[in-house]
Amino acid sequence: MSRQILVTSALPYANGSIHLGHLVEYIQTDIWVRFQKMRGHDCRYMCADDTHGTAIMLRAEKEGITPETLIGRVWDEHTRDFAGFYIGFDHYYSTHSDENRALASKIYLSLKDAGLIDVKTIAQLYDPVKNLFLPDRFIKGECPKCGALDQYGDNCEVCGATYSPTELKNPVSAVSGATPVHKDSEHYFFKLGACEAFLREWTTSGALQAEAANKMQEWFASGLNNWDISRDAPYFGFEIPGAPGKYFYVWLDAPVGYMASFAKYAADNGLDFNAWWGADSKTELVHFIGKDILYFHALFWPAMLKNSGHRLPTAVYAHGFLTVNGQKMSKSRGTFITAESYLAQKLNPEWLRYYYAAKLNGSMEDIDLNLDDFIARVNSDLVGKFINIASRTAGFIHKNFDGKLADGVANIELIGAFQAAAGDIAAHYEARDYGRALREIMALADRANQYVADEKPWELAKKPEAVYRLHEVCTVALNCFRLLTLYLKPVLPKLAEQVEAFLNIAPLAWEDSQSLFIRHPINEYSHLMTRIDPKSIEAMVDANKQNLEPAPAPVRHAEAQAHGDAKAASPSPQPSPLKGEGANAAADTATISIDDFAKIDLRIARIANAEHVEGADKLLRLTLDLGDLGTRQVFAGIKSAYAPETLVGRYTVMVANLAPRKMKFGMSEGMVLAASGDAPGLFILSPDSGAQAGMKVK
RNA sequence: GGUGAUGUAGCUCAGUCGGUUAGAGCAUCGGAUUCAUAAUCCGGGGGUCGGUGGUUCAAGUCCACUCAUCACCA
Repeated sequence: MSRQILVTSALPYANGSIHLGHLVEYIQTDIWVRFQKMRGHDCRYMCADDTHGTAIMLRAEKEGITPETLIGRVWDEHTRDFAGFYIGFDHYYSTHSDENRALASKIYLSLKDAGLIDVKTIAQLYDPVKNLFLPDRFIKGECPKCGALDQYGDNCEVCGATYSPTELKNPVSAVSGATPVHKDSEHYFFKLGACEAFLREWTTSGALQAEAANKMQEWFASGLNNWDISRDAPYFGFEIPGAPGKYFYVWLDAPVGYMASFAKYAADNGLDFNAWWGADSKTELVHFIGKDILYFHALFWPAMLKNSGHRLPTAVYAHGFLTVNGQKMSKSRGTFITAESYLAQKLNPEWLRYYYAAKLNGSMEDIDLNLDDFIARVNSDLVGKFINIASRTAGFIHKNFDGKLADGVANIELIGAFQAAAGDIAAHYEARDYGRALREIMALADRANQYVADEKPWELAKKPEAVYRLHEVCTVALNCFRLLTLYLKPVLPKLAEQVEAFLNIAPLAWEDSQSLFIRHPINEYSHLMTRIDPKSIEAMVDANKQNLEPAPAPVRHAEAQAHGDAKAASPSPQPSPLKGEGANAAADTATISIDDFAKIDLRIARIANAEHVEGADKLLRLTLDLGDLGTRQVFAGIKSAYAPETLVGRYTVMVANLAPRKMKFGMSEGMVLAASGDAPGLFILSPDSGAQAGMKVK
């Protein structure tokens, strides 16, 4: 029986690029959707950009453009990146749409009618220069517990204390640098606490993974707080009906974006919206999300749906985060890899799809992208095992049989085993245990290669009397190959397309797994997939290292505001960008703290030697004397401006604690400082006379 | 600090209700093979299942404690 399934992935925030961490979710979802479609189900995949909030507003302002222009540009980038990885949305919309405004307002009014909206006056920190209420992450100051400097408004990264931003000592607005003042404002609250009984029941009804349901119990145990769903102007978002100057908090209208995306799609495609979203809808509604936003999707969202006359999610599937080489993604290590940079290196997106699929198991555990393992795994499984089966047998079909498969095969035991696996593999896909599915598929690929090795078609080809057997063996092998392609198709849609063209067949559906592939003309084989060149992986990591400076890290809704009974998350698709380097960029601060500056160890260096580097156009090799700290070798890109001999004996300034970098010509153990502008010319710094080698610059 | 998870071969991971000698892929070593864009096949080596203690006829699996790592704490 055909199922009707509406599937969503979390909406990426329109304030940053898609990176490899995001892609875990979109690839996971896309595989599931493609699988359902292959099974003949009516499955629709909806998503959209999440476009509202203070962060978007401030970013647009900083760039000197309107928020609409900003989110339009980001939408283009996001859809381009997703298309590059073959994420097959049926519709990709924006939360800044008429449909979303209408639906968010309607849901709000339903909640209000149900008596679930409260209005309360609260005091918040306010930026008197920007005339703006400040979200927690846009306030910095000293931790009230330990006194650590430069901490955010919600918690201290030094001692781990959590507090309200009004408790911070010496608070500063990260937006303007002004000292915030306390100011009262009316806020609208959704009475989540009133929904507790319903939520307790729903969260244990089977819609959540066991581990997620567990997590819910913790939240119930600590009590459900009411949810602040309003923000004061100026704010980029939707104004609350009947509340001038008050806007929906971005997290209120973000999940409604799933609905709005579908509403637009339904209108364009003649679908009945209510059949999918009405309270008695018979369809399935499946949300794929990261574990960080479980709170929103397992509490607020179902409570909103329930109390506004809509159907509830059938399932909310949370996945873990991505680590790269066992560690959080890091800009300085070059492992904060954008989708764009991956594609720019001409890396095949299906390599990543395959690798992620091999690691995914339907749980909330983090998965690791180990780059060496990635190369080995893809090369071995995909090219060595799978593609190789076609590559090693198709030639015989062309050379000896005019490109046509045998009329039948005497022994179909092997093919039968392949066909029999369809049920198990399907069950694993359905359960999102792609790793297990792929293990089974690769075990089959091994059997196919063993079969070819046993039958030795290359020997049969030398014996005229074995010609019939040869035809049969290659036909069996290509049957295996076709079935492997079918089983891998949710993961490798593009490759499957190429194989369908090569085998000269209609697009493979799951039920085709039970048919025999004989008596059929196929096209000449041309290679279907190349191996990963480790050099391109290195190049990608390097490119992401150099990418450090301007791009603000993607931060999702960096504007949780804490005040007493209403604390909201500031979730991100990856935890990493919120902490450390990413967080600063989030607020787009023009200033850094003294602590930030102190991290850079600037030293006076005497240029003990300078020489040309053979084979380098721009570099000079400098030997720098740092007094007690010894000498360093540094490659500096200053050849165009200085002859080596003019440098020897001069004093300059270097960054002494820069991580050593391996360059083509050797290790570079630091960096000398030089000034340059748009015009040609390069000017290294010199200290005033009297400075000694090794002195600290501060 | 609280809560939850994870820890199994050099690497990435399986291991179902406690039940023979703990598995796979990659890597490595030896052999075979040449159809295949060095891709395949056969075989070998490699493990104190983080640690300690307990329950049991039997523990990677259950319990307690402990160490390490990670996440979440609205």
